[in-house]
Amino acid sequence: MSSVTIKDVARLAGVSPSTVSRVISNHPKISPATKKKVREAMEALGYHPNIMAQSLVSKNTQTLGLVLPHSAEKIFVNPFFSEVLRGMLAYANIKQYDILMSSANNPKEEIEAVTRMVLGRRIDGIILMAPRQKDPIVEKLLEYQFPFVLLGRSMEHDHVLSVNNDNIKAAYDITNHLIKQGHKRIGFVSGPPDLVVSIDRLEGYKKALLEAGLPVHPDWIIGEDVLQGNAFHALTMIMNSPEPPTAFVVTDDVVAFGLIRELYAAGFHVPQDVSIVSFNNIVLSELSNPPITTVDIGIYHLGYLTVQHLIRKLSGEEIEKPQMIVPHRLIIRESSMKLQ
Amino acid sequence: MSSVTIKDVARLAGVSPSTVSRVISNHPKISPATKKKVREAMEALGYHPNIMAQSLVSKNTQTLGLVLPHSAEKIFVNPFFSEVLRGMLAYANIKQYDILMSSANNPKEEIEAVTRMVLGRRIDGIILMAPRQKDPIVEKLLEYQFPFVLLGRSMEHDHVLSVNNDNIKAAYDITNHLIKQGHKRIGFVSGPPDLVVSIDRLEGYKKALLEAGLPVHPDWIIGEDVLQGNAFHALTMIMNSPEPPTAFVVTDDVVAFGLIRELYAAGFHVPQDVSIVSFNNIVLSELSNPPITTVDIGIYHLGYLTVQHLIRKLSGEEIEKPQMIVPHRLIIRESSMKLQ
DNA sequence: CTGAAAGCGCTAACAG
DNA sequence: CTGTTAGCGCTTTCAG
Repeated sequence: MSSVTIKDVARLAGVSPSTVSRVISNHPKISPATKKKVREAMEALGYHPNIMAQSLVSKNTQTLGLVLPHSAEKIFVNPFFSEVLRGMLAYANIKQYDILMSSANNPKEEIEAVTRMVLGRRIDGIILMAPRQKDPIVEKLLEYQFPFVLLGRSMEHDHVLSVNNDNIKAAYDITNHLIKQGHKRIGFVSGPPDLVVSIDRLEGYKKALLEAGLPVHPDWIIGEDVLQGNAFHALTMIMNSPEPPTAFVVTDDVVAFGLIRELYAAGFHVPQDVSIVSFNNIVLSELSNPPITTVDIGIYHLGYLTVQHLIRKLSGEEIEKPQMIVPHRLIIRESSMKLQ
Repeated sequence: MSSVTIKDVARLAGVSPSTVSRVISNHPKISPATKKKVREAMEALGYHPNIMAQSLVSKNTQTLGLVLPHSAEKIFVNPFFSEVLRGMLAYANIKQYDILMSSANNPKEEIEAVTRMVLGRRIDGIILMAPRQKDPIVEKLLEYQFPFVLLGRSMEHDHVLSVNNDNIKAAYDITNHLIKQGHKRIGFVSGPPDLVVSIDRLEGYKKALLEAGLPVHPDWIIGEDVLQGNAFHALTMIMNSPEPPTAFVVTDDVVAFGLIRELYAAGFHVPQDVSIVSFNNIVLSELSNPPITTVDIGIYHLGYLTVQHLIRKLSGEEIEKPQMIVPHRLIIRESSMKLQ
């Protein structure tokens, strides 16, 4: 593993180090002849610039930080994550950026990880996933005046760069789909309550019910721990009440999988006994049994645009609209059904 | 976003920059008094070391590279990936390492990405996932003598650091499970044929059949494109032959999901008409309908140990056994059934 | 135990 | 168009 530096190249090419530096950065005023000479020398020696040294002086790292939502082990095992990451890397790759990931086990470590990356000057900008209400990391970054982008949105600051779906509308639309199918008693299975996305989806659900003159029954809004089976009890109670819901809006495909199983275990079949709709359209939602009606939110695209948005900002482009919205669409499958 | 350097701290603490440096690196011979003074100054100014500068001189980056299998878009959308990454980050986090990810769209870009990371001195070591037969990246890294670890194994080099399951044994075990259930005609759905893991699992499957005196029917070994529906045709042909398989060993849970759907579409029910077993035990395999019998390979653990193995090597520890094997276990669920 | 000095590999004025 | 010079922020001999 040779350690060939700019000096070695300079020597071989018979020029000064600065000239080599210039051909690396494609400086305009450099004669084709020397450019060629230098290129050949670089080739011959197998030269690659030391990125650390470059960054130290140029003050930029061609690296983006990605902080993983700590609490969100659940979110994280979610195929959503890999898909969004794939989109992020795709665009980063085009622009020759890499992505530096850091994890944390609790909010404190999360802040530490961010601080280390930012103040350690390891990255040029940062991507935040799954922002919360009054998110401390957002506040911190705003305080540092460090460039960042939200995959999601901030409830408090509407000038921060963000790429998001219109989750309120999405939830409104999918709930209306159920209403149009004749459902009148519709439950909701929510995500972590402090996530903005959870709040938005719940709001859209409520809005649709209210507009249709249907009841928002607090008992029918259940936590996202269904998957873990903790809410099994709550679920059977709801389903065995005199007038149980005939449909559920579920915050996430993976949770929908869990719910379908739990219902099955409790003796209820989807969609014959109860309809299920959810969000995200992960690949597996189509392969579920039954296939799940869901809102396609363009996961890959979300990741792609998030990085694009951030890199544009970093390149000093004027951002006309800081809040970017990725359109959603309903994917109707067999898990939701017309009520007779 | 202050840019406070070691000099600022030195000035405030009334010492020299080198002393500050020593405090940072916890040098033994430093008086408690000055140590305290310096610590306070760092605190007061909100000092964080510039990691680029540190790396430039110390020659290590506290960063591990992760190259994503390019072809493996399919593997990548797979929840397997997020889970293994979670394990990797968990251990990296403990040791204060970060993970730098780079993607590529083809083998050429893949090599470039590695080269850039390695020769750009951005990372101390590298993690390779899903190695192939005669993997060019492995060869390259060996040539550079750059530290790396395989999540999987190399077929050619048995001294390289690797963390893996005994996939031959795993496939052998799960196939035997079917045989014990009375199945005599057992098909196989394979992964990308150049991946070592595919080769190993196929081998284990064949071994079990041979030992049991059962036929290895070439027509029953089908490609992994079932999920995409390309193999739908092949599948119906097999299933409608006079003596169709009564069970399939499938290389991956996600593919199993797809297969179950395809079978269902073709009029065959799992497990009544045909049993399905697969590998990985992703969270969703339990939530499938029916729940899938699978081999738990300890995904999280694989990721965790892979990073541990690499970091140990980097710290100069003597590695007794370069090839680390994570045990597997069968998870019997409803998708496989005793044959009457 | 601590400071001064040199240098990691690269870039960016400033001259020529 | 190209070389010289001076750092980027940090660590590390080498003297004291």
